[in-house]
Amino acid sequence: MNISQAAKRCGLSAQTIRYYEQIALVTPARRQDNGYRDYQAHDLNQLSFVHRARETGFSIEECRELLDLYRNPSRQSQHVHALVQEKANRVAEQIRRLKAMHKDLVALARSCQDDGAPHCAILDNLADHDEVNSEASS
Amino acid sequence: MNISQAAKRCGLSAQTIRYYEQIALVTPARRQDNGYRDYQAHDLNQLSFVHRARETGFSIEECRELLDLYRNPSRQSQHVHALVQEKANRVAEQIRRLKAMHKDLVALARSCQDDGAPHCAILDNLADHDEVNSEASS
DNA sequence: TCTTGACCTTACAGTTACTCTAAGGTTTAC
DNA sequence: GTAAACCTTAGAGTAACTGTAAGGTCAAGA
Repeated sequence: MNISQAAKRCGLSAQTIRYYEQIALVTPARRQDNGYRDYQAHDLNQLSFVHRARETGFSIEECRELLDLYRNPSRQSQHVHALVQEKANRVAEQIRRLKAMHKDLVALARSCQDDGAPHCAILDNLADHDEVNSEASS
Repeated sequence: MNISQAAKRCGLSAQTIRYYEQIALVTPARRQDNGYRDYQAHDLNQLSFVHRARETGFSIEECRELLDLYRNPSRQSQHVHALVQEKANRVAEQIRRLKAMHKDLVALARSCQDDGAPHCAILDNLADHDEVNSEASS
């Protein structure tokens, strides 16, 4: 199977697959006679694994660890558990931050009435939020 | 005021301030006789504005636009409104995705009992999710 | 006065995870 | 035969910084 077919199957782009091979994240695909990469079922499994892990928020280096554990028959489940737990905490924190950001943005959008007026409260809001211009000199 | 003082005041690092000057996001600070940058109140306002906008999730290029509008006396509020609205939508979408990811991660963490067993359901889960290995050939 | 440490300067390399481009070879369809 | 649609590699570009090297400046203390 050529790279573009493999890309479709695993949800990554062909460039990204080549990139993953280049940085030795995945094992290189064997080649056809013409030099084209040739993908087998187990290559697709590996690529799908990475795709899913990336989607789930793991960094490339974390994927590397997960793949090592995945390939290693004696999987150290407690290591994996810790990795996932920590990632879950980080995602929860990111959600909290984004929610605050979203609240700000909605408030901003509401404050600017889009009535063609020359003045926009959004910009004042961004400028004023942590007012700092009490004094300044060298 | 020296750069490190300014950095403390506006919430950015000194390197980041220099970087923003370098990419012409903010107007360059005037210099003292010794060549050191010298920050005034209005510089701090500008930097705080950018800091807040970045924190709110605007990209550098969006900050550039916002700063233009901020500096321009005839602010085009409808443009700003659209910018903020679109950003709010994108943040909402990102929150949705992160929530799904968090759900996955919690489920994963639960599925792996951290009991020192050689087998971990997390890895199976990551591998199986979009099963693709029906057939494969060149 | 000398020195030490904490500042400041520039320029440039490194980071993450790709994405794009150039320049060329191969395959497929008409 | 030829044009489109594939494939290859190498290398540059992206965002938004961060870190490092090599050096100049300043304030305080012995």
